[in-house]
Amino acid sequence: MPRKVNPEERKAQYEAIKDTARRLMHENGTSGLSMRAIARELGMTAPALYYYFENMDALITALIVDGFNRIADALAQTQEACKDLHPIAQLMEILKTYRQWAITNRSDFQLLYGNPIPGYHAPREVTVPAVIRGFVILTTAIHNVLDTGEVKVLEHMLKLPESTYHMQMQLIANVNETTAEQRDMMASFSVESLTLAIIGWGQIHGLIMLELFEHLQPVVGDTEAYYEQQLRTMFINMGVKPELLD
Amino acid sequence: MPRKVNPEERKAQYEAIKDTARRLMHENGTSGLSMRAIARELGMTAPALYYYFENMDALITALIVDGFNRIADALAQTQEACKDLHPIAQLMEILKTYRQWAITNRSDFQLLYGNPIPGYHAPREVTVPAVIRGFVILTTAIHNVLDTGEVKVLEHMLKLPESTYHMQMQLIANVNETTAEQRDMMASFSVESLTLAIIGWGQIHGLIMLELFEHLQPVVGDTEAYYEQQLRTMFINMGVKPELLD
DNA sequence: TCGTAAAATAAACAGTGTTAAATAAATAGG
DNA sequence: CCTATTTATTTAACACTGTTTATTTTACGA
Repeated sequence: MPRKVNPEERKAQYEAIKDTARRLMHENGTSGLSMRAIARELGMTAPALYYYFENMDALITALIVDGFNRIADALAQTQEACKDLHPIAQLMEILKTYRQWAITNRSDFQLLYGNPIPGYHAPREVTVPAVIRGFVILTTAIHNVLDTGEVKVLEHMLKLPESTYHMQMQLIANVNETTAEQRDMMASFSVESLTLAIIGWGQIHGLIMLELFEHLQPVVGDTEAYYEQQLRTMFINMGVKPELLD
Repeated sequence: MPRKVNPEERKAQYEAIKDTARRLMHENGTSGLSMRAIARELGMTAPALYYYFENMDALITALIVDGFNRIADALAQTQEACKDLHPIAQLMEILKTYRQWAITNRSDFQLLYGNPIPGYHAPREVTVPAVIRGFVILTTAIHNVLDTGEVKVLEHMLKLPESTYHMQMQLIANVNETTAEQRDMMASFSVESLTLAIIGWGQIHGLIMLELFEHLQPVVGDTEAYYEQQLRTMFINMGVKPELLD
């Protein structure tokens, strides 16, 4: 007796809502994100959206998970496209892709790493697994660099704070929230790779966030050139010989 | 014929509004910032606020300018308190203070360097001079470190991108937006000091932003220890001999 | 054709920033 | 003292927002 439900149509509408949300965010800034505006754009009424998303937070969470996955996709694509390059060049390209994605998808990146929607807080259990995907790609690239044996990591880079074991435990705890595949991948990495990945991630992030919020350009001018120069500096600081960077 | 106006009372009300705004933000997150809530808290009606601030953006801008000045105050205070320490220790303390302020005044820092209020964008002509104040203190501390002659900056740190002159011009252009005193101060700094200040600012920022938005703790555990360790690493990378850090 | 379930809607509530007009309060000059 | 004027505030309203409830449309299976 029940009406035969069409899962594809439902899925399509689901995606259409997210796409419209992304477009509105991209066009009008994160402030353009509003349930009523999305509904208007789709030619329906606002309450209809609540059939697909419990509330606005649920929609945002979905956008965030998509965002992390799209970053991971972009990184994976670069990894694939550069697999014949020297591992150092590969890593460089991946890090460039990371920034490029952030610049191209400003509002999405703000959604991921800022807090542009007041009152919203992303639930970790759903975002962390999505973050890890990209993190694994980054760490793999670093792992491959170290594997060449051409790079000698300066020991002071690896000296971790007193709470080293805390950090390691936290890391493992987080990985437990992800899939078995990712857990295995993470477990295969050396402490060196993981440590460098985290350090690099932290450094890169500052520049990207500053650029996104328009604080970097007025100070350094050409942000892209500055970013790439900082990457080279970081590589050298981590033990890459300068001649390997040209 | 005009009613004798009491500038003090007006100023007091002006400050009371900002204080209430800050308190609400601190208590309920940046989402707690609402004209009507502020008015409620002050026992008045919302439109009355518009006699003091043209609109919400103007209020936020005022909070931002205050924030940058309060950061500068905190840095200046640390500088004063540590003036008898070794310049390297002074710089270290100033950088610690910077993070400490951000952690203690989370919502304010988010207001300064994030974009928590959708649709709002700070006008540079009013924020930049306020930013420069803190930047001058930081650069002075670096200048003093280099002045000891004990630190030999590794040359690869100073290698700027192709657009070096662009960057320098941008910097000068920005300084022109500030007071004559600050302009003189900035002009007295060496390129080395300025460059290291910018690089350090960018690196520090990533960690602080990540911590503020709860992305760092799950990855490194003790964020304070991690931050301080990263500062040491940065110092060493910039040419400080490890033995000078203990 | 009819019942049922899915999907959308209309109407309403409580909240928001903001504006326009009306009002209260206080002071200065006559 | 009284009145005109400026300051400060309020009332009422507008156009939004997210969300809930109840109602209606829609489309399929039996």
